Amino acid sequence: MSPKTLTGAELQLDDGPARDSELFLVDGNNLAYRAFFALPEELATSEGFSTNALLGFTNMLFKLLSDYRPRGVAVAWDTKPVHRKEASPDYKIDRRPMPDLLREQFPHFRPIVEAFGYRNLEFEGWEADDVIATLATRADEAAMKTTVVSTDRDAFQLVSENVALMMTPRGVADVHVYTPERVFSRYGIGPELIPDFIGLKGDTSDNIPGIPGIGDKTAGQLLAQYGSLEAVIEHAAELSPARGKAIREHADQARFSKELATMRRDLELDCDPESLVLSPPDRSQLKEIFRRFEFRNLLRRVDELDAALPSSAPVVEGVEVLWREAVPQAVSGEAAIQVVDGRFALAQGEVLVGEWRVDVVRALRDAKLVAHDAKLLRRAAGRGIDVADDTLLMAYLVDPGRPTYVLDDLAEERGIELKPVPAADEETEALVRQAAAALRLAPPLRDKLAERGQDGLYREIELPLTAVLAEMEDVGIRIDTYRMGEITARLADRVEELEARAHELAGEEFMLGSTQQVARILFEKLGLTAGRKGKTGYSTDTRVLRSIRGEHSIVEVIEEWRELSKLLNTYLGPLPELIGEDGRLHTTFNQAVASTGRLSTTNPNLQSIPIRTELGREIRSAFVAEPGFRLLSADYSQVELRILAHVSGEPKLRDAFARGEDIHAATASEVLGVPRAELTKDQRNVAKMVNFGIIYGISAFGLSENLEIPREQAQEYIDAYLARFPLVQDFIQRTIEQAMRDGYSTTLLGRRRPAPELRASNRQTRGFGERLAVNFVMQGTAADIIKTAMVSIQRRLRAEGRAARLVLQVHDELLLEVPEVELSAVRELVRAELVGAYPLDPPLAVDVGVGDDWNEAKS
DNA sequence: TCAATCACG
DNA sequence: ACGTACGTGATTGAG
Repeated sequence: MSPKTLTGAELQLDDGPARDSELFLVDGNNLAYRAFFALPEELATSEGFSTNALLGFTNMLFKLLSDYRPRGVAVAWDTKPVHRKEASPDYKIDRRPMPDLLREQFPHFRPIVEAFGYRNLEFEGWEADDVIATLATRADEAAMKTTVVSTDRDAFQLVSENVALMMTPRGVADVHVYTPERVFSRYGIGPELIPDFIGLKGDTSDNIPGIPGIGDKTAGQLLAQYGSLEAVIEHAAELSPARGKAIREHADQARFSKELATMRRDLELDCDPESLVLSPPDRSQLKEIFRRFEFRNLLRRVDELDAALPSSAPVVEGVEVLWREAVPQAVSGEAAIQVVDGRFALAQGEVLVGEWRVDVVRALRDAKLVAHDAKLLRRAAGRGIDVADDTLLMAYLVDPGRPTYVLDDLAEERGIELKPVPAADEETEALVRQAAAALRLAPPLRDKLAERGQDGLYREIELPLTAVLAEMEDVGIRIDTYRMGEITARLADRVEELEARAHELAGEEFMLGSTQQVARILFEKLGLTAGRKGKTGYSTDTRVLRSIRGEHSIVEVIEEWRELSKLLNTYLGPLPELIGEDGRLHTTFNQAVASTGRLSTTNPNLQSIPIRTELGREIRSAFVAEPGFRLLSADYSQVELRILAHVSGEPKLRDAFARGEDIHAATASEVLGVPRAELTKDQRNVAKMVNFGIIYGISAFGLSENLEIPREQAQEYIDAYLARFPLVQDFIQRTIEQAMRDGYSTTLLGRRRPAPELRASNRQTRGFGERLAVNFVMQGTAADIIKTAMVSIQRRLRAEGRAARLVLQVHDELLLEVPEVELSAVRELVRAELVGAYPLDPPLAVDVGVGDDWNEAKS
């Protein structure tokens, strides 16, 4: 690597991406050389044996275990000794022979690797970097978080969403970790263009010639502009005469260099990255080695390694012996895994029952795994894990109205009796019992879904969605904390002002946050007009306040205080606290909460980020894209009304959509009998509210409340609507009748929601049931559709090798973070998958926007 | 723990 | 003569 000046951006590089790496792949020869040249040759034992390379190398191996706690570390070695390279036709021929002082140390590297419990890898005829490239590619495909340790610039091409590159720019002391974004910000191109980059620029340390006069900057620029080496050569004529000439003259050279720089990723190695699990370090062996080479510091620190190991072996008596090799082979049928707080229990039949280490769980490849919350298992044990069934999702699809899906409850309800598990402690007992419960719950739930024809919904949508959501949670969304801080400071001051002003106007101090105290001040002390009342007294909500705004100046103060303190307490205050070390916010998607099939998010709830007010949009603009990326927001236009048009078959509604009309205006014109050109804003708003009402399950009272009009008038609007859209009326009636008959209502994709309220004797309850049944068809179908799209979008992004990623779902909107170079392709991909998720008539429609922040992407 | 309020779709 | 718009989650004060 050329020693280059560090830019500000690079100084901020940290090892974040390596933190959660499951696997480290180390280029042994590269690290040995690196250590040898970085440390002084004077480092030697008292007998004069040089140990500089060994020490640097060992320090790095030590660091990997103690700092990163990986599941596996493998060190790959060249099989042909590097100093015999002269015989090879390889271009990298005139590499200098290995210095004697390094050669002396060479036989000792492999034993050190073994003492750490790491794996040495040698494959006859292959160089270390090609072995690493192949394994990194396999690990990537298995969604295994991997870090490649090498200083070879070629290795940049391996970087992907799952694979990071760790470099040691100065010696071996400090490390830089590269992600695709960081490769991008350094070179202006993505990892996939690195071979083209080296073809253009050459690599002096590997003796690969490039095109004269082209350095880092130019090479990156040219590739960003034209997209590939070939394209640069093709467009050579458009460049400056001198540069164009240089490129033309050295084109073949550059092509050859690119080929040299392209790592082989498809070697037929008999080695599965999953199998590179580390053994516990052999402490006595390590101590012996450290003593022999007089590594006093390391000797003192050997005990630290204990703390770095994954949790201990299984605790259930009698099965410990199975823990590493035996279990993965033994478990070949169906097995269930329960995970709680990072602890794993496994149950199979009645034989293998116990608590297991995460690495054992990950190695279970031959089993058909059942989980109760596959997303959680995927996040805890690695997203690549193959989950065959999820009892949580199955139970949710069977009965989406339950408040919780606790395994013990589900088992008990189905009369599944579990034998007591002999275990060391109560927690383990519970864990194991739950795993056993999941195992026994799976078959009847599967049968139930099959019987109801919900197999497709489950296997094609909900189950694959767990992997998509797991990744979205891991990825998170970037927050501009500076922008957030600015807004916070501004609002905090203003809130204090308002508080003081309110107290002054009230003539006493009171808690603005207490609705009861506010009611007392407004309606008792100041005698303002009281409105509706609830269980605890008169309401002081937004609408009440708005209606008495003119009566006293304190009202507006309270209104503003409400808005600001809400934003402050719900968003500006808490969100920065929840930002992870990666500078990003990681929400949790709940897939089994909403009875309509929608997702929900918690901790934080990123589905309720403000947008409706100016101040709210400012907060939204603090949700930003990583440098080199942009945010892409794609949202369905009027999905629920389109679904209504589809399921009702109402021609007027269908036609309005087909013609691409403003649906609320079209409704207003139809219902109120006003020509389109003469519609007022108010009239359109009435229609908009009526449309909402139809989706929600209309009632005259609800509409009158919302529009603040007399109930009679609301009833007239509803009657007029249903008269003008008779097929909608039919649909509503049909849906209710069917739900009364069947006891549930159904979406287009077969999701069901029970409607027991319809059989209640209480009229109010029945009315509620009717609205639920009708609303479910639209809200639930919309949920089915966007989930379908999420799964297919994720699949295509992966298949096309894109770095673009889904970051959020907000019911009818998807938010993606997309590298600039992928923007136009991904934009079309996302649009196509959203529109094509279901063949509606009228068809689905999607709006797409792009920006540096979320607010911009939506406008 | 509940009710009220309000952020989102 | 009732008393209702559909679905979420977070915060706050009251009891």
